[in-house]
Amino acid sequence: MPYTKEHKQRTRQRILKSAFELFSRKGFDNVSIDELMKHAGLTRGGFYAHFKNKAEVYAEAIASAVDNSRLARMKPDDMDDQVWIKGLLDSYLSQEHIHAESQICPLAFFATDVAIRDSAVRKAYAKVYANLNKQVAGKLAGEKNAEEAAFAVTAMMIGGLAISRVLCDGDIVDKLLGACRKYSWLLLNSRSIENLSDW
Amino acid sequence: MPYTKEHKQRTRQRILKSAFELFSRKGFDNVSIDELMKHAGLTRGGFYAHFKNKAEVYAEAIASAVDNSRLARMKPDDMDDQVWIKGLLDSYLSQEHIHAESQICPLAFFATDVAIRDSAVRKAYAKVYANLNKQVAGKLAGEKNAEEAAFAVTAMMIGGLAISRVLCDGDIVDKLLGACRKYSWLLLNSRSIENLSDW
DNA sequence: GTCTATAGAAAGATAGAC
DNA sequence: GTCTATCTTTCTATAGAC
Repeated sequence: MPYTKEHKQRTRQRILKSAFELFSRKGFDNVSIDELMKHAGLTRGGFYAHFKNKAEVYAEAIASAVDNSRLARMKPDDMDDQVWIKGLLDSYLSQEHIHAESQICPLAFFATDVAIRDSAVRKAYAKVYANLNKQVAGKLAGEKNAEEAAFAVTAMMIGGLAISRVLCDGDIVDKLLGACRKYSWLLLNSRSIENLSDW
Repeated sequence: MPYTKEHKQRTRQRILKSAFELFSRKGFDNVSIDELMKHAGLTRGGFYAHFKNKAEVYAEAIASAVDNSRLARMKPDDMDDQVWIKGLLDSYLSQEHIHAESQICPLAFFATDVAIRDSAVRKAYAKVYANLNKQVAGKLAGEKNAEEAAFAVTAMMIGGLAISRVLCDGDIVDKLLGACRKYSWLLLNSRSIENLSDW
């Protein structure tokens, strides 16, 4: 047997990494399987030994993001929650994230692209999204409405980043990212917000 | 002259409306010109009498959203600012908006799709975005940091709606939309937030 | 201005060699 | 498992009739 299971797994991971990078930059339809495989150092035909079709590799690329995320990297359990969240916001809502080639958040980069795909793809997205919310809400454990606040904060993070990618004007992007960092932080820390909740 | 200028303008508007609806549902690459024109009650070839190419109709469809938006519809100048913003949030962050066929916000539905297009398309998007921010900030006139708060709120609105479109689970969508409505409203109304701004 | 017909290019997926 | 070759479909854009 000339090819071992480990070899196949490594190849598969190479394809997935390649897929994630290309899809996040160009969207589902503007990445051909030829391009995808070349980027991974392989050729077209070999693709189908690993994936049923293009939609499958797309879904798996999104799912794999959980393991390779900014979140996963900075998860020492002894780290102070406040420090962790501040670090996440600064890293997530940054110009660097917009132009990065890896460690990209698919929730922001794939959002509208995923909305028009089949349910397998959308479920992969939903799973990554649930994970992010859980992480953020977990850092608010004990707070009233931790889950609700997490929904609001992650929506602002994802929305802010997605819009920043579109805008060409760097000054506006800086303002937008700064505003999102500031107000997400405030939302997460303002106990007084609960007192204002009168609707 | 068998075709008047008015006739051409009406046809053009029909194509634009058709384009906006289809692009918002299916994305740039999954709408063919054939489909677009059929949806407008015309045939393929006539398209090029109105638009240079597909990218142009896409940019113009986004730009045209300013005139047909939820924003534009509810803009009586004598309306109370609080009432106006509350109405905007309720209408924008709703299940109805997700499944609507018109009056859709391209900022949420086109976000990642626009990010990978050329600068003409992105400028059209940026213009609609600037308009929304201006409207929201305008309702906060006199407040300190009105512009900054508007950036944060619109990011949450756009992000919340974009994510909601992806998720299949209606209960989670309800929670997400509800959280975004609640916390955007709080951000817009909490003067005390400025006192907490210690970073 | 709008139609039909078609040229030309691109990409998803399969077949079969090694 | 990976390669090259190819079938097939789809789509943008143009040409030319009315």
